[in-house]
Amino acid sequence: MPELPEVETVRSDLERKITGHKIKSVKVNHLKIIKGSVQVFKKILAGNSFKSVSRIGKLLIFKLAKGDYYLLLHLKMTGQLIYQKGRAVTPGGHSNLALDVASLPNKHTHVIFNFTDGGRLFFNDLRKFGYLKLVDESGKLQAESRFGVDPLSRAFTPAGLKNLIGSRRAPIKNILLNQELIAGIGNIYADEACFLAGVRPNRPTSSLKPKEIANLVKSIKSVLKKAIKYRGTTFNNFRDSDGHTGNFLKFLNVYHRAGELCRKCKKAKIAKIKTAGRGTHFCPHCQSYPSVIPAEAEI
DNA sequence: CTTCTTGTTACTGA
DNA sequence: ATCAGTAACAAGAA
Repeated sequence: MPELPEVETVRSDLERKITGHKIKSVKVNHLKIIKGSVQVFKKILAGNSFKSVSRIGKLLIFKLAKGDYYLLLHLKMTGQLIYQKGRAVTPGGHSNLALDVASLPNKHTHVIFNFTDGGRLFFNDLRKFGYLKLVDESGKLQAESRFGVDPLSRAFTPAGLKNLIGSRRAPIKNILLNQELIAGIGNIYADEACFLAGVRPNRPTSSLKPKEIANLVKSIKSVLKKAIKYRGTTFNNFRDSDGHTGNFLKFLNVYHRAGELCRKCKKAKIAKIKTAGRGTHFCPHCQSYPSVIPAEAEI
């Protein structure tokens, strides 16, 4: 499930690997993955190159060198962007190389960028929720305008989060997952940040104390930074641009640990409920919930 | 077999 | 108008 750290890992890799490489052709195996005209898509990209790779929230933005064009690319839940160097011998010995780059394309490969130097960029997506869309500058600005504050930016402060919460009464997790408010947090890091802050994800925002809001901001920044450092979290599907898994899994405190012992208090078992329509994990001992609010039923 | 998984959007209803 | 909850999307894993 690519969230901000996973998308950022792919972005920084690709910026280094493919910018300036001339695209020879683009092969589209699954038409629905391309939003808009596939014919125009191929025509604009052939002979062009990527000038830069940026990101807003979980959305990748490739700026094209020629013309007023940007390629918007969303990995959604199972999208992968894998780069294969031209005529390079695949070096062995990587313990976390869970995807055989040499075997690409595979049955989940929907788009292939062929570079003139023989390199190839594969867009794979098991569930076909991801998309690629060519837009002009105004389309890019429009897309960007839908996203809220970058949680790693200096603009994301306790006062800023309090302002975003406003008069909302939904669980705090809903706010953290709302891309129009904060851009890039998904289910994994929402749960992990709430754990680090000692706040239950299903706490109504109105019940949060200033200290807890400040802790959340600090926790969000720290967990995202650390996850970027370890190149993201892989459960099943996420791979970086080399086909490697992320290395953050071992640092997860609550996500995907339902029924297991809390690593902090070593007393309580991690509970799992449904909040914001998503599986939600927390330690009943370490994450506070005011007694005046009736608890939600556990799954 | 059924249930659950998630990022995003469309829809529904308060 | 605003806000929150849920179904839908696809293709699995458990």
